[in-house]
Amino acid sequence: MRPTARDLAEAAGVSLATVDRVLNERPNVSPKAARSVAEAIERIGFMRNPAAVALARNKTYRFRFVLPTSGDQYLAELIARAGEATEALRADSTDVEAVQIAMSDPHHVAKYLTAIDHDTVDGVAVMAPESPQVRDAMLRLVERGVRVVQFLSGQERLESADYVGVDNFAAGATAGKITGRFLCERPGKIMVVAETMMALDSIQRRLGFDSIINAQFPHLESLPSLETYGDEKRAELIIRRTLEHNPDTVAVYVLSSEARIPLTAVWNTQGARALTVVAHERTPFSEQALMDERIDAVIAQDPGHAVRSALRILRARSDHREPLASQERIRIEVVLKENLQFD
Amino acid sequence: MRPTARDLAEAAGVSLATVDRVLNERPNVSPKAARSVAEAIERIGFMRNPAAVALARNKTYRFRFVLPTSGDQYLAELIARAGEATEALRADSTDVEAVQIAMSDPHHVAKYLTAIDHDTVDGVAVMAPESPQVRDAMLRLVERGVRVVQFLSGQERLESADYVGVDNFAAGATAGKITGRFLCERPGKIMVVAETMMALDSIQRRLGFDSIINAQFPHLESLPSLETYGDEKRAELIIRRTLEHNPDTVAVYVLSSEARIPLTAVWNTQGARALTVVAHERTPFSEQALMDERIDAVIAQDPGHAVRSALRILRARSDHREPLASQERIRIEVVLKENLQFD
DNA sequence: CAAGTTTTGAGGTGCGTGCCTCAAAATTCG
DNA sequence: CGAATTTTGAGGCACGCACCTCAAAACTTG
Repeated sequence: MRPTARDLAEAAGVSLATVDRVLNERPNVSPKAARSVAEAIERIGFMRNPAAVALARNKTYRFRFVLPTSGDQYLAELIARAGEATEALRADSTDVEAVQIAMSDPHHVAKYLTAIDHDTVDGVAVMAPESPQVRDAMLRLVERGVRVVQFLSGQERLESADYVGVDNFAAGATAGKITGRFLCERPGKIMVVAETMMALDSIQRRLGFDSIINAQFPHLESLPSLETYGDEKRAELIIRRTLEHNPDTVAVYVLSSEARIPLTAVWNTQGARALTVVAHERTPFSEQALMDERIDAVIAQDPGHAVRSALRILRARSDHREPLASQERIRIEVVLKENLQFD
Repeated sequence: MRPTARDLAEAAGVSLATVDRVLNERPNVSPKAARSVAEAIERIGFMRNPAAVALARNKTYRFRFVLPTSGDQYLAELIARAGEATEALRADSTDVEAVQIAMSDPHHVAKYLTAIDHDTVDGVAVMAPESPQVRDAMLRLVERGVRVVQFLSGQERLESADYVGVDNFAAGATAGKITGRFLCERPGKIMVVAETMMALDSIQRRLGFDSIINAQFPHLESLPSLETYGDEKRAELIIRRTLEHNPDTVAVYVLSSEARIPLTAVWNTQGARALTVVAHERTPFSEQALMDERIDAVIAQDPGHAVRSALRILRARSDHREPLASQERIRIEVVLKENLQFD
């Protein structure tokens, strides 16, 4: 039989109460007792029964996703996955909620985060653009004992928080490689479109993309990033102008998560030109466009996996456990029409 | 507070004993009582506390991976991941073991499976080539109450078992698309190498591959499949001969999980020819070859994910729960040098 | 209606741990 | 050395459910 705490007490030559003090890091334990318990744990291979712990603690975990208000299909996907997780974890005494707040003003975001209390929420996964205020607010959250995950966002990585998301430089490099190889030594220009280049993730993707294009495809030139600011009219305008000024454009790379607005603008204005198109994230829009062969490849990070990963990490941290790094790495997926599978 | 079984009994107007009978499907429950409990469950939103269930049952789950003896690096990877899972699940009263048996003789495999007993093992994940004997043995296992997962193998899908692995037709199609597009309208032949074409997964990959090549890249011709039978000498011989007879070979597609032997043979004999190379599965060999740009792309299914998925499914089935399909779909990954990330 | 059968309820124990109290023992300090 | 402090042990209750027993109640059948 698997050893219990009682067996451990016996093996360590101490009482159950002392074992309890050691296991739960309560005060008033002599170094000697602590050592003999630690030694006995190794010797008999004791492990706490997680089910019994969960039952005895009878604690409800409360986690929160803090997401932007503005967004499109990928955001909707994230919210849907968070909803799924809420359902799936209900049985495990885990409350998951997703809130949306305006991300335009860093002070507002910081204020929201600062208002989060340790006895309201055990952990938050924050998807917000880089800003000193927000970074600061997150650090203070951690100090107050709230677990924090930097979620799919282009923030400077914090030491004291976990990150869930892909390496955006590598994601951009992957997009660059696919674009370059799919273009088949055809020279020309690549139009690069973003919602905004203020976000760190956009910058990193761009750097990764350019690093590959410059090093491996010198016959290609990537144009300066266009910023749509999520505005259809503006997108249409700047994209039309860019295509007109660069008749030798052979490819489009959309490095934001939301490709619908920029690509719709491209297709409205490109005329008969056949462009190689690479975008980010699987959404109903990008899936359909892959099917129709209007997008050649999508570089994606699975939102369902991201949501579950963030929750597993928050749960592990709340239990003072180390998350399993190997399981939580989000892969950079390359999605073509051929491996576009539905459930 | 979250409703307990006691609350449920009260809400349903029955005793705790009757609630217990309904929840655990014990006999001697009148249809009327069953209905009123079911109704009360809906009404008050009752869910069993999984921790309490696990504790009360105090059951140890025993799952087993049945893997081939013969294999190379991908097999080693699978075994390593199974070992990791064993560690990770030890705390959860779940014993995971991986055994290796010779797969060459279907009768031997069938005999092994038939010897598995419900009170020794709760579930098995079987990676074995297609054969009527094995299929039959698996069916009988299910009948005896042992949960079965068809694991990463080219077997005909069973109704009564779960499958973990990618859609091999789509995986082959993805390989075909990458090969075709990376070749850039260059005409020529594609050498297709397999360990054996006896396995259903190889056949499906081949079909998927050809479907794309034929439809989208008519200037390419895929040669008949070469079978190495895992033999280095034989591989070297048939590959050399094929390359000599087909000087216009422009690409190599290795559709088995283990690419080391065939690709080493290719590189030993190809001379100065630059070939586009696509293979399956991430292994130390294929990773290194991607880094060195000797392989252009790898089509992969994550072995760690596969192992964990199989175990989650076996666990869910053992608890008479439905696994979450969305989480268990294994993605067809496209791995390039650029998105070849290490932990 | 009586005898048999099925259904129900009351109640208890145990799973392994967390958390609490209180008293006894050991240690430290002046 | 005595007093104050720290450490330890014994014991018990709770968490929510599974599983068991036994007797009472409700039905069924001849």
